[in-house]
Amino acid sequence: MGISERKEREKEQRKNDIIDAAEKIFFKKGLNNSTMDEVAKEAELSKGTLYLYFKSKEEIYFEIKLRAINILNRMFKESISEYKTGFENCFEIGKTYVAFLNNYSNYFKVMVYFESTDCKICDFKDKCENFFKEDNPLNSFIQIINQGMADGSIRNDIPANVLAQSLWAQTNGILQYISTKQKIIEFTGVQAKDIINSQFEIIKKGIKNEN
Amino acid sequence: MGISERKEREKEQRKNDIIDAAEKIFFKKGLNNSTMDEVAKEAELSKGTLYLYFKSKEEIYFEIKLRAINILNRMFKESISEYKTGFENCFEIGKTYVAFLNNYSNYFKVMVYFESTDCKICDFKDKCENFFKEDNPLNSFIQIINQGMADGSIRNDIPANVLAQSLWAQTNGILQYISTKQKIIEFTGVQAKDIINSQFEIIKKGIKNEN
DNA sequence: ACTAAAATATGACCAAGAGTCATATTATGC
DNA sequence: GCATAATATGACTCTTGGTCATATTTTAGT
Repeated sequence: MGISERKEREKEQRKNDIIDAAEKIFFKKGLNNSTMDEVAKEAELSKGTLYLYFKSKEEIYFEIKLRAINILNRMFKESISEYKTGFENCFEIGKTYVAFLNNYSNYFKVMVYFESTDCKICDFKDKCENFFKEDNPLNSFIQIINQGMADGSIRNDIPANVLAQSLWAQTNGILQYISTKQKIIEFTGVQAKDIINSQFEIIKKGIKNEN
Repeated sequence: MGISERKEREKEQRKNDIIDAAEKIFFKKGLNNSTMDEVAKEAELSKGTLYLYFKSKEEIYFEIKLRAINILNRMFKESISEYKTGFENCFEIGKTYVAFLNNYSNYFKVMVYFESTDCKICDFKDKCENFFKEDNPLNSFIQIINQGMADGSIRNDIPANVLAQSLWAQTNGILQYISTKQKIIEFTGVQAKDIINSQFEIIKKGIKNEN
């Protein structure tokens, strides 16, 4: 028994090592400009071995996305406080998401990638599609909106599920814009943080309970 | 003289024919699953000829994005009315953007692609980066926000440039979410249109002038 | 300690497909 | 009609994701 457990651990460790190596390469050169040979070299393994642990290049990239989501979710959970209202926690989460973009922009880019690319043959689609049933940032956020509706700090004429997804999607949009449209932002002579603050301003007015 | 003009026209026409063919193929199978040989066959040309008119596969895809943006911009301009307030026009544009997603979802996907993918060697980067100086949907939208601040229907404590980009990015986020996260939306038991309406609700409260 | 079987690792190899280029065809202008 | 320029072709190259027969290492039974 002890042996098969150890094997399992080692296998997990090996997978992690490969993802570590892939991260280094992909973050430096971008997914499209990185080759599996480079990843193999970085991981000090042969290319064939990579395919013993992962089905495809894209699946490794997906594993990086999972890391990203876990980091973000952990940050979310650390940022909320039971002593604050749902309304306040909501903006703590917002600020935290912005911090995530600033501190982990590479991870953010990976997340964005999977929002918009047609995966070739997504054999790991199940992983993709079942993910939302689990503990993830969006679910953490929905809970906060529920809290805010329960404590009366957030308007409750829109279902929590709907409001949460709407805010979530909006915020994703803002962060994606900030991270990909620096040139435009610069050209229009404004600051990224102003755009973010502006969104917070709008949402503050937009979701506060007025009763 | 007449001849070189005609040649120019024919060249333009040929380019368009190629983009037409590429659209058919790319829309049906997605960019990654389409080959240049397929595009060439659809265009009734040899592959080499394609490269006489475009630098790369991705550049053709980019041309499709330009079409998308032009369609969207035309729709925006048709949807606004000088007899409406900026506030009202702002939501006309929002509704139009939603209609664009519904009627031209393929074009929308192409637009999203370029928001999030590291182009391999963007030889057409100039085109990319200079685009925002021209007549485009975002600029049309900025004008409407300006109108609304001038006519007093939209709050003016945030610079128009900032507010416009913020709203623009948010809305992109919502539409992207709707178009890529159907599964999640379904799972949470809500309707896409509810999420959209919710965003409009939030923004209405968020940007109206309260003086 | 020895050995057969299982698990893991290797890298030469394959296939697909983007992009090129010498050659061929067609159009232009004299 | 002919020389030159413009346009078109498709066989070819080269990169790279993914495979597989072979080799090495580990495990477990005797």
